[in-house]
Amino acid sequence: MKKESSSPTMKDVAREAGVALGTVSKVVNGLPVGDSYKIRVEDAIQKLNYQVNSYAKGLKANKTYTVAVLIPNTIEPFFAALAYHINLVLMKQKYRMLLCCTDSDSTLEQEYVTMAQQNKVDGIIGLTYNPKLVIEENTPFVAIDRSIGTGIPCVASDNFGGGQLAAEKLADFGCKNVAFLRVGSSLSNEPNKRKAGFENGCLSRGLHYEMKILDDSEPYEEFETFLEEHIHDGRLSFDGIFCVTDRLAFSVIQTLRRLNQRVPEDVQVIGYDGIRLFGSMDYVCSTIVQPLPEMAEMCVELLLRENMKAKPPLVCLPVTYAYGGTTSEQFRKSRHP
Amino acid sequence: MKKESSSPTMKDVAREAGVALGTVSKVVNGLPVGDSYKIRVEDAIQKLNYQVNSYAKGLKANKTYTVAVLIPNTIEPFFAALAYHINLVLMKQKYRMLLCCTDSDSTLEQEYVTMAQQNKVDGIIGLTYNPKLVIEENTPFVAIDRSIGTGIPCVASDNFGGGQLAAEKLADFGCKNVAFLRVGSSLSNEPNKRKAGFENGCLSRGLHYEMKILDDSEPYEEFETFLEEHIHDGRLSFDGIFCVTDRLAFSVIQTLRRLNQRVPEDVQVIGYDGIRLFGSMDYVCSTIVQPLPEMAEMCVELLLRENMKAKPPLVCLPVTYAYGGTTSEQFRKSRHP
DNA sequence: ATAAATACACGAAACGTTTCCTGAAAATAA
DNA sequence: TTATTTTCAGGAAACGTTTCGTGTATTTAT
Repeated sequence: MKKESSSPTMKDVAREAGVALGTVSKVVNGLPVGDSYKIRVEDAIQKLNYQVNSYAKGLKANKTYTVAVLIPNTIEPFFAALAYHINLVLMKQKYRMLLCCTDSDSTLEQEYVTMAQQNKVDGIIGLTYNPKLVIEENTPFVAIDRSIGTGIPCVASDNFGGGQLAAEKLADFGCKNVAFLRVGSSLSNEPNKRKAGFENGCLSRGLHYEMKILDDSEPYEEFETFLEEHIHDGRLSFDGIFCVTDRLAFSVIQTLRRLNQRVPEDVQVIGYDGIRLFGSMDYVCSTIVQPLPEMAEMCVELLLRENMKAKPPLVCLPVTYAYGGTTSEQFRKSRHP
Repeated sequence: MKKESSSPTMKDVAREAGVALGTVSKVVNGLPVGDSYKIRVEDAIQKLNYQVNSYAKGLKANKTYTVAVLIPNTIEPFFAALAYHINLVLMKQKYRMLLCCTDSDSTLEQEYVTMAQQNKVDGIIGLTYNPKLVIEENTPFVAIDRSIGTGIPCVASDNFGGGQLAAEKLADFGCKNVAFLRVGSSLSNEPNKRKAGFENGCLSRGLHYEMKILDDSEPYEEFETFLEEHIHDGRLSFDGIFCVTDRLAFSVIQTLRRLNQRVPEDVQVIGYDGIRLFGSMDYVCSTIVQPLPEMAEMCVELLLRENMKAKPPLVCLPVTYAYGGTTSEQFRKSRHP
């Protein structure tokens, strides 16, 4: 009886079982040990309710089975879903998730990266827009959804293909005159690809299109003004709209209804991401679905891959279209019965 | 040059600066040290890009500045918002968040608690429905939203008061005939309080009310059946509905619209939680708002409070009503101009 | 029955910190 | 100038593991 309150250590277990320290370590780690010893140690562990101290373990092993995940927040459904799927994959591999919400603040992001390194996490998965993030080279880093260049691998959905798919769907559903709506810095690569893919799709299907791109500082209300300007005699000149995210689509749909435009009868709307409110219910809108489970799987796989050099700079995973009530699919139905 | 790849240690810094190990430690921890030494050490830290190894630190200090947060998932907005606010508070106090998604699986919950103890987190904040969770007494634990009894402090919103407030609001807005809808185990204390408060409010305001409570295993569709049974000649016999969560309210509102009932003209709906989709936009429905920032603050405060014995068993924080488009407030407006 | 080979528990050293005791140098008092 | 006190850097010990060289006990071969 030396220290009443603190937890028992291997030394205590060894004393209780009447064996050497190293023997306890072997039993705990499943290494071969004589049966009689093993039983005695296991009994002692039971009796003392021993639990390994993972700090001591981490100190020796320099490996922690912890991965830091950097996302802006958990409030926006897309980020929340991302965290959820990454957590599932990590859990399956017996890893833990240190969740870091950055609010897209680059100072905070840098702080978290430093912290993660101090905490000796085994790697970092980050969704960040900050291209001048300094990352120690001994900490593996995988970017998700947004590439941050400089030799850091990135896992994203096929943004170009997704944009193209949106255009094709709108064409399939009978649209002639469409718009692309977007918020956020034009420096972000991935949204640019959505735009490029959409343009490409519009051109190849002969759709007339317009673009409206807002800076982060401008309020969503600007879209209302934009749309209002395109209403003549109560009719909107667009019959299809592709929004860069479901979040934006959600807001635009409300705006359209406020402007007495029916969705999808007067104007069809497609978003991007594949958000389902409350997790298990319908899609917010018709949308291009990002393959989150596969993206999470790929991130973790890349992150923990032994051969550091064999990491591709960009992995694009295929997207799919999903109906969410804001498109009219009669055209498709008649074409593909 | 001994180990090329691994990070520099305090010993390396001490050698570089030509001082003792303990001196480096003091500089790193801001303890008083002679100026000339301090400068030399700081230069060496810069030069070697030294970072403390928090595993060694944790091993000595038995303190980690990490808190485990157990929630079912990050997909449902309420849990996501909770995690977000807890993270904010922890961050402010220089703590990190180890996020554990349990899917409400009691085996997983127990695993995470054990893991958290091994990881020597400084405490656990848990949203769990599992009353037979085994928690080591040297790990502080605070329950949030749901009490799990057995001497573990719990931070929740004023569920009874919230239920009552919902009844009062419905009465204020002219309802005569209301319903309470709920899913989930009737063993959960907090939802029971919402129900009790609502009943109490109905009685004191002379509202006629009915209850429909579903087990977790029964699908939401049962509510549709229930509501359909209360429609005669196209008119629903309820003019007000209180749903135990916004999530349920969201679903019920869709059902009502499907049944050709207008919300709020024919029937008003109030939810509970205060969910805002996409973080910063409107409420999903008129709702009783849980004070998440205050709840998070209180959780962390209790968790880290020195005097373990001075923890109250239950902290109820006040709720507020918020308009979210599914109530008609004319009555109130005329009464309180 | 003896010698050689094998198996395996033992226990010390090391991981990178913090802390505390020691002792030398500086400052004060006589 | 010498004696006493104060200050503060130095360095060893400890935290709880893992790992590896050592030595004893058992097995196999002769």
